[in-house]
Amino acid sequence: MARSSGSNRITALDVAARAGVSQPTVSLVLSGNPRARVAATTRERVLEAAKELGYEPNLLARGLVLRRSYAIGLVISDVSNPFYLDVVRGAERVAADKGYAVLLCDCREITADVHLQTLRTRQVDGVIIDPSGAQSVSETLLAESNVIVIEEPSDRWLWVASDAASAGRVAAEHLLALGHRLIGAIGPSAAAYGFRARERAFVQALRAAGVSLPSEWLRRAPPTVGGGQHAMRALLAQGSRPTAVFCINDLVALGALKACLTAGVKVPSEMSIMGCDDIEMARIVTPELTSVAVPAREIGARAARLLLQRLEGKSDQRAPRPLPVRLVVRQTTSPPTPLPES
Amino acid sequence: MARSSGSNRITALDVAARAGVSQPTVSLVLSGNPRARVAATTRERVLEAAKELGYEPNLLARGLVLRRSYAIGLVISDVSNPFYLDVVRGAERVAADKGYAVLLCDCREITADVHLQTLRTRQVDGVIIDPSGAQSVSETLLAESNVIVIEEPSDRWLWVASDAASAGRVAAEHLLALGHRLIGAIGPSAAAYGFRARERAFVQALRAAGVSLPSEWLRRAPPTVGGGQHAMRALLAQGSRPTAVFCINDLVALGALKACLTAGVKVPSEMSIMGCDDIEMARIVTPELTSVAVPAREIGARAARLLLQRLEGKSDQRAPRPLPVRLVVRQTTSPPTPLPES
DNA sequence: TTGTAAGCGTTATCAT
DNA sequence: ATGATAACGCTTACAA
Repeated sequence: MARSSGSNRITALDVAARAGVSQPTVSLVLSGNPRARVAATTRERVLEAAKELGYEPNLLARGLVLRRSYAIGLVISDVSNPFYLDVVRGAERVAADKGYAVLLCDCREITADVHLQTLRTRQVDGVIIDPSGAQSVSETLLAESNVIVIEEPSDRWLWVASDAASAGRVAAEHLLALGHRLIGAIGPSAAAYGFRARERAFVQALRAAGVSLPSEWLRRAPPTVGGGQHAMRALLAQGSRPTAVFCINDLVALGALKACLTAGVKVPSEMSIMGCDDIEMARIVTPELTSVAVPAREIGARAARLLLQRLEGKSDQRAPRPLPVRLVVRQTTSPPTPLPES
Repeated sequence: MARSSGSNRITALDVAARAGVSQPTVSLVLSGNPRARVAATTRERVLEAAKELGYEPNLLARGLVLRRSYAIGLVISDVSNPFYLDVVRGAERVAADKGYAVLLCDCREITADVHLQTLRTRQVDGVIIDPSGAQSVSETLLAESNVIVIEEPSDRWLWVASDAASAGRVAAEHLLALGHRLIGAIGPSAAAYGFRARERAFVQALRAAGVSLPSEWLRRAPPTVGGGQHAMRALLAQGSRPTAVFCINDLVALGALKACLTAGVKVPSEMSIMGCDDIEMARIVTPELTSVAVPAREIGARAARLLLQRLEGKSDQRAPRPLPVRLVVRQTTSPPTPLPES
């Protein structure tokens, strides 16, 4: 009597017993193996038995023999940034469609290395990681081959990223077109994160127009609301101030906006503010935030597709290309108000 | 020669070979089993061999024999709601500390049932689910025993929730104390979600003070920014309007605020707005949102702790108690401005 | 076409 | 104190 062997869970063996076939036959039928040549009548019996018993395959067991878990890891420095949350959604969707689970790892309280270690013991088939994680694990990545880095292009790894240079340039051009010449910027210190290209392109575009960005108007701050708020406060406390600032992302811009409104500085008439990413909140604050839209979900989706393709062996050899960004003009930018003394 | 059998990954067998012991001994040493009585010298050798080889145990294999995956599922209707994101963080933290992984499932594109099904095949040891998921899977939950429902108390399941009744009452008392008598509310239709208690307590507290909430000032809307925006627009378009509204959560309140500012209705002087949850954005919009703080992270953390306790067998039999909430007065509420004609 | 046998990398139950 | 040996539930040759 090989009926459910003491345990409660229904296994392929139970199905086999009920269908009157051997266990491997059940596996053959249910695994959807294309070259599984089983008689139509047996297949029928197996499927019926499986349904009647409510059979659910055990992915752990399958993973053990196939030497893969059909799960991928997503290592993100800070999921409370809505931009990355959208990346996660995009990746999750693609993964789910292909039968992969996603293990989400937030690095605010546990380092990327530790997460990667855990993911390895869980036998994840691959990992998608953001710039901050990517730089903190370095060489380990080379060993673990199936890694896709988002928003940080490099020929040392596979990547999916938006066109950061365009983002910076487009922002600069917008402010210049409005007539601004006194321009500042807020972003994290250059070494960190993948924001360098945005900032560099921004500064270059200004310079190309004969506008320089004095160092006292280039404020360093963490890429968060608090960081933006703090930086803008410092900027306002200075003797001279710009008529516009470009913030490295929308969170910073939201913070900068808050600081201005709190200090009674009118936006945009006294201070124009631009963000980058175009998160949902950009449309919800008042005045609405001018930003550069970055296709977060698409980035996540592509990263997942690229990763899964590699896992399936069909590695697409086309050269990677950055995803286009788009200026979104709203209410926090306008022409500068002429200074009284000018 | 039992050296790494063709594959690349280092197994306990490899470690055993190197340490000159049997494979089960390696397992005994490394699994941290308290009653593993191995000689100090062998233990030493095994640990050293494991480190030298960079051995990483295979959790899939372990899960197969232990009949558990050391992973839990988190089924959330909409992770882009910052409140639930904090719940996730709380749960994730606790889970990680105990060596459990978290499988995050967002129900916006895949239903809770499907997610639950997937989670089962992945052998998750338990699931934390939110109200909207809980009501959509019903009886399946009873079968799958290890489920904790958040924000939806019931004696049909284990739960962790905030004190929704207090939240509603506190909100009402605040508006009443400011002198409001013409009061409205915005929330999802009663059948859905776990917001019922908040709203009921709010209405009851008003009634206890002799204030009624006319049905045309009780607007139904999805619990999102868009929902709040739409509902407030409709409210403003009516002939008569309240001087204050209570929104079922902060997203709705953010939308309502946006609608008022867009329509030129001054907040709080012409319209007081209250939210609930106290998400980070409440402090970032201008004017800052008055809200009722709900301990989201703590809810997530407790849910995870409760779940893991059950999994470890030590089921805490204390009656569950709702977590306290706290009024947070900011800038969107003030005494009503007397109407011109009164 | 289907059943038999082997093995994935662990843990657990025995002997020794 | 340690080493065989047998699971765990599945997939995949290889026989029949």
